[in-house]
Amino acid sequence: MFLLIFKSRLLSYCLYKPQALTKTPRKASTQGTVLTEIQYNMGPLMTPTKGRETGTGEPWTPTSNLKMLMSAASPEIRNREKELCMDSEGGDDHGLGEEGEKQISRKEKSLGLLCHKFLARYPDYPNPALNNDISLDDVATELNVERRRIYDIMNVLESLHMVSRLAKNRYTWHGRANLPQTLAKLWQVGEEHRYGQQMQQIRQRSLEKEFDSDGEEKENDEVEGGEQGQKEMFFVELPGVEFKAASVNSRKDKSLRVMSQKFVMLFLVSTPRVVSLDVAARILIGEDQVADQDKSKFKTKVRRLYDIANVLRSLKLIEKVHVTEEKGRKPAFEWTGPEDFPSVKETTATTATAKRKLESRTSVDNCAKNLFSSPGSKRSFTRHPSLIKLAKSIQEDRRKINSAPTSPALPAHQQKAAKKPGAPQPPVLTPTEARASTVHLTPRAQFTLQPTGAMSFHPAQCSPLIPMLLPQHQEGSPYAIYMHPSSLRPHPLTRPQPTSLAVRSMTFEDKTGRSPSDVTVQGHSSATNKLPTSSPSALKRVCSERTSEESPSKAKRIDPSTRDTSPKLCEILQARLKARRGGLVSSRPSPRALHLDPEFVNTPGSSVAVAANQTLEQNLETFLEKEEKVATSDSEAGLTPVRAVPLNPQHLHTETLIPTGYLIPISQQSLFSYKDHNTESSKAFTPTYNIYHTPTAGIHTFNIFSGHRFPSPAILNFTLQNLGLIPGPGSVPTYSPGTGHTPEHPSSLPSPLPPHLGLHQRGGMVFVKPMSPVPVQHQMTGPGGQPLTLISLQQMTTPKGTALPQHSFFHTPLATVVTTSHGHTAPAGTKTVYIPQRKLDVTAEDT
DNA sequence: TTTTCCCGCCAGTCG
DNA sequence: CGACTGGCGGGAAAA
Repeated sequence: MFLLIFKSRLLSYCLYKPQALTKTPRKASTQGTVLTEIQYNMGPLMTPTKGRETGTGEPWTPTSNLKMLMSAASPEIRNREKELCMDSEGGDDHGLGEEGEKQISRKEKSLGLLCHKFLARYPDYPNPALNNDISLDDVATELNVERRRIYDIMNVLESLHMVSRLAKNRYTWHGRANLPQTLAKLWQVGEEHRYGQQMQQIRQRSLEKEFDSDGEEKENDEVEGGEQGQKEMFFVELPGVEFKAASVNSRKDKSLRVMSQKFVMLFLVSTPRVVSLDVAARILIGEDQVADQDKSKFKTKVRRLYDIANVLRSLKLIEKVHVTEEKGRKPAFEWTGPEDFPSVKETTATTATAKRKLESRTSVDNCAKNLFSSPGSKRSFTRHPSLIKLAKSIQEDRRKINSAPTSPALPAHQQKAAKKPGAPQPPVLTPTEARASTVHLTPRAQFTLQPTGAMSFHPAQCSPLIPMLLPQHQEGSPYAIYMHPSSLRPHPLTRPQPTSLAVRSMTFEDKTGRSPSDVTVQGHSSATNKLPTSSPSALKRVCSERTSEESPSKAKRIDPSTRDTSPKLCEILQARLKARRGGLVSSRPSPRALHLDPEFVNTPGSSVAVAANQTLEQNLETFLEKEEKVATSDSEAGLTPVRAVPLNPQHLHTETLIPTGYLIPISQQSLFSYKDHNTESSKAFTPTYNIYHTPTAGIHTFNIFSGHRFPSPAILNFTLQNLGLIPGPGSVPTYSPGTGHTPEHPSSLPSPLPPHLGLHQRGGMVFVKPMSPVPVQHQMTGPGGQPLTLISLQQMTTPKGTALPQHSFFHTPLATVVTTSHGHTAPAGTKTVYIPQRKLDVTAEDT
């Protein structure tokens, strides 16, 4: 047997990396390698370490190889996997090995499973008092795996700051304590890098390619290129969790870590929180356009993404799904982690600043380190204590800012208004802003503190959302639809009550509308790409008629391109920031705002209090308290109790363009008036649907509900259906209900979210996104809350003129469907919107 | 087939 | 140096 194995190994070895062999230096090493190989078979590992030897069973014994072979031969035995326990195969392999019993199907050796085992060893929230050291040797030994694999896991965990390296061979376990901050940060950085736009572009491009014979528009991305240039890889750090061992970190790329962070960023910035593998790979590769040719590179990247995805999956942050498109289904992953990580607007600013400094070489921020400059030059990063200080000071500032009295809901708008004198009314959101506003924290859940975050935090939180109730389909489970605050006027009376708040945040990210022309033309890309901001604004404009001021010349047109040149963008952004700050300055200090310390993180309650809008907060809190019980129960049931928030119709009027809205399943009780049973809607068993809209252009408007009044259910349903509703049972991730972290359960996510909000409901809730803001605007919504027409329908139907082919929506029977559209908005005047829609559904797949 | 992704060679670092 | 790390990609199991 051995012999056999040996031979095969050898053979493979020979085949291995031809190029390597060719290299001169390699040759010599080759020999060595062969030897190694032999050794390997004999039992010793690659990296003999004490741990190994002492280690219990040697995985690498010939037997194991044998096992593998056998397993291959007789697959039947497998299926035992699934044990999350860390047991590592019981002891040593010998006993088992022989039988063949052990077959180790590939699955049993999967990184994901290994990660599970690993995670099982540590609590989600470690007790600081205890020793949280992790010894790689021990872990490798106990889990009975080769070290190499542990590195893979550690690298991604490190990227999430769930562990940090202390020294060689030693890591410290942080668990999920820092996760909220990390996510906030990553989101922020992701925004800065405009990953949302990039993704959009890529998607669009691929789409175009499909349809367009031409195939290449490469140019488009000058913008990207330019930007890209700058887009270096960063390893984002949290202030509290810096590297402990400088030596350790200093070197190298750490690409897996960076890649992992970037990957996560993609989820955080994309609106439907679904990222397809190929898109991710392209973005990660860097310059994508050229990427096409580089198959191998792409392949490698994908492999790595799978590695990362496997650990993220075991962390329950993402889950595998498939996106079905015209072409067929593509592997993708959906974010199932917390949605409400503290948003850090301010932080953003901070980060940006820091980054800039970095670039200028002035200083390095501790938040993000630049590992390499894009093109390849690498930067060594060092961390300066001074940076920390800097960060702190910034935070302080932010804190001040945060304290500003402005009502939570308002700030963004106000700011905007300030900036743009011309059109105060229609707020134009920068993507960032949009995001921020979009991000909802649940009152309880919120972690609090993000360093900066207050701003985004409060507004988003409660008030902004306006819940709407939908008639239920069948069983009458009601849904609430939340409108995005942004769409609402600043003062909506939204009651704090909304209680359940946001479930999913919607944002519209990137590029909103592109005109078809733009698409074709290279120009578009640049504009679009460059300005992340612009797009949202564009969207806005479209929605509200007021666009004119934005682009005076093209008032009606939504062309992003006009607007922004990068420089301009910068200016704008800066201005905004300033405005923001200034505006907010008065606000009250939030205690925690700046600290990232884990401790803070965990305290949800306080953070809430911090929120700017006291009233709202108070209400919320009260509400929450009351609700808590209910919520809990509901959550279990899978329903989210939502309270209807009374809206004033008046507020809604035109503005209604809600960029985003969602539907949340409401508990029956809350339904009261609205419930009606509509069977007609499709559906499946699951009461809820998720609707995603494409980020891109924001295409469908959801203006449907302007007031709390609903359009007739029938209409609604119809619309929804058309929009692409899909019944989405959705897998529901489980979250632990309490805000607090429960240290105990490793597996459960401590969700910051209140149970009702929890993702778990995701399956049940409908997430509606406005696809295109544009058309709807004016007429649609009557101030009175009249039902609006759904433009989306139209849009969907109007494919023809467009150069872009339109795609039909799909429903997925069970799963969530995501509709993506990259639409282009036509000139406002026309109202025609071209929205080629493409997207389809995401099916949840494996568990 | 395609999608996943395990395995482990080997190179760069570090102690 | 030897031990750690971890990039990388062959190629095979799984879908």
